Amino acid sequence: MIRFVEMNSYTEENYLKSIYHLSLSNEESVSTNSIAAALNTKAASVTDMLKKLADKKLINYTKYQGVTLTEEGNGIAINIVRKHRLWEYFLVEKLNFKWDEVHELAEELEHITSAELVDRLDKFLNFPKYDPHGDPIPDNTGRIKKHELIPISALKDGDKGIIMGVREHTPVFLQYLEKMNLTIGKHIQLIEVVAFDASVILKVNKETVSLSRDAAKNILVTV
Amino acid sequence: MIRFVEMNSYTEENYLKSIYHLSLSNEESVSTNSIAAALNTKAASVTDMLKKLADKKLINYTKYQGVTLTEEGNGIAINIVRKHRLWEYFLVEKLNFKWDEVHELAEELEHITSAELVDRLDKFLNFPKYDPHGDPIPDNTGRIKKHELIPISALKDGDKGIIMGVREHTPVFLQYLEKMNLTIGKHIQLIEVVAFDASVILKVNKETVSLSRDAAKNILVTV
DNA sequence: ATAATTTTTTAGACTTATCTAAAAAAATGA
DNA sequence: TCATTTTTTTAGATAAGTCTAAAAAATTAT
Ligand SMILES: [Mn+2]
Ligand SMILES: [Mn+2]
Ligand SMILES: [Mn+2]
Ligand SMILES: [Mn+2]
Repeated sequence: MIRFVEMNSYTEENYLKSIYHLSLSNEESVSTNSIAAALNTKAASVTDMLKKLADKKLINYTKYQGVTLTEEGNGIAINIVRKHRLWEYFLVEKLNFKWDEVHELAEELEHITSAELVDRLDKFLNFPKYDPHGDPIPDNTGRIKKHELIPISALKDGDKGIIMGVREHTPVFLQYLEKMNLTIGKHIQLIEVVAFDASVILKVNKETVSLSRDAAKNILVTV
Repeated sequence: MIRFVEMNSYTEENYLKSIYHLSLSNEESVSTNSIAAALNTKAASVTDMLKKLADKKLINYTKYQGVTLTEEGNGIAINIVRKHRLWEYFLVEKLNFKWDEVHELAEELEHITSAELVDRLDKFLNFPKYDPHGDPIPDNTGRIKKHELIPISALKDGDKGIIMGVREHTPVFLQYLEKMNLTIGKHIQLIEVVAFDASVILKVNKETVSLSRDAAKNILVTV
């Protein structure tokens, strides 16, 4: 007797992944409009897909109420995130891509289905814990090793920290950080929060750099 | 002024690849039915797609006449073959998959679009010339290094050869070869073609093995 | 040369994922 | 509370890719 593995389309996977990411920042249920914005599509399209995902019991959905992932939907989403981050790690560590070049590629690679492939890739890469942007890579049981990170904007004068992640993944931001030497692993010390515009002045490698509050909010450190 | 890159769907790519492979064995133009058989679809579906590919000038198509690839269609097909074989090589050499396990995975990976990724993968793998089944890997200009191979079934008593490829890529056949020690690089000598059923007896590693004519036709050697 | 068979194309339908425009529900606010 | 605004859903279309059944063309056999 053959057991059918529930297959989800590329598109369904992207919806689940978006709902997953949106839940992390929202805590509440995720709205139709926020999904539409994340996936660059229209609210009407989202509603259609939500009905389908609800039929498949991957999300909890009641009209006008927004959605949450079911246990199963969550598992699928985490698996896609795992693949995304492992491929990003591979691209940077083995193929020498830069950290600002890998996200789009991983958006495609994350949909390759074989679980065996992912696990072998994981082993080949030596079971990395974090991706090139500092985001945790779920293990093959879906467990995620979160670390407690705070944005530079929350530091006080004199506080030291090590850069461990970023909140914003656009190439333009990552390239900017690269140029400012503010990459993963760098030790920084906050010198001063400027009263005028809440921009910050900090030390990296003995150099003094200035960052807008907006940039500071998107760089995560351990203290 | 932005230059648009002609994008082809996953499905279109598979049609082009099939037409490419079928042209190699056919020499003549490729028939609707043969494409349908290769892609496990129906002739009516093939006709629909042929019209579309012809509109895009990727194939030469006149009703009832079969098709050939245009220069451009051929280039796209070869690029997919390049990706397929490079990924197969990666899976075997880096992730330790067996040669009978990689084809299906490569069927997915070959559709990842980035040319930059393929070239970096090629470099990472040290520009391999042949895939795990002995098939030549096109370089990034589309050039293919073909070697002159003949099937074991064409050898005469006493002829020696080195296994360089296979014509049949099904897991069951590859697993059988593995068990018989008839893998790429092995030196063999044909002892006798049995008159009764044209099966062959040959030596590999000092051992004597017997192969059906059908198997012998699907193993390729250099003499 | 005509009939029978095979191959290929057309016609019409279905599925998935998308869209715009309009209707309905929920939230906001005076 | 009742009107206005915002959010979400429904209705109806469209495009890609597939299918079955039927028609047309090409091939083969008598
Ligand atoms: Mn990413
Ligand atoms: Mn990342
Ligand atoms: Mn293959
Ligand atoms: Mn191969």
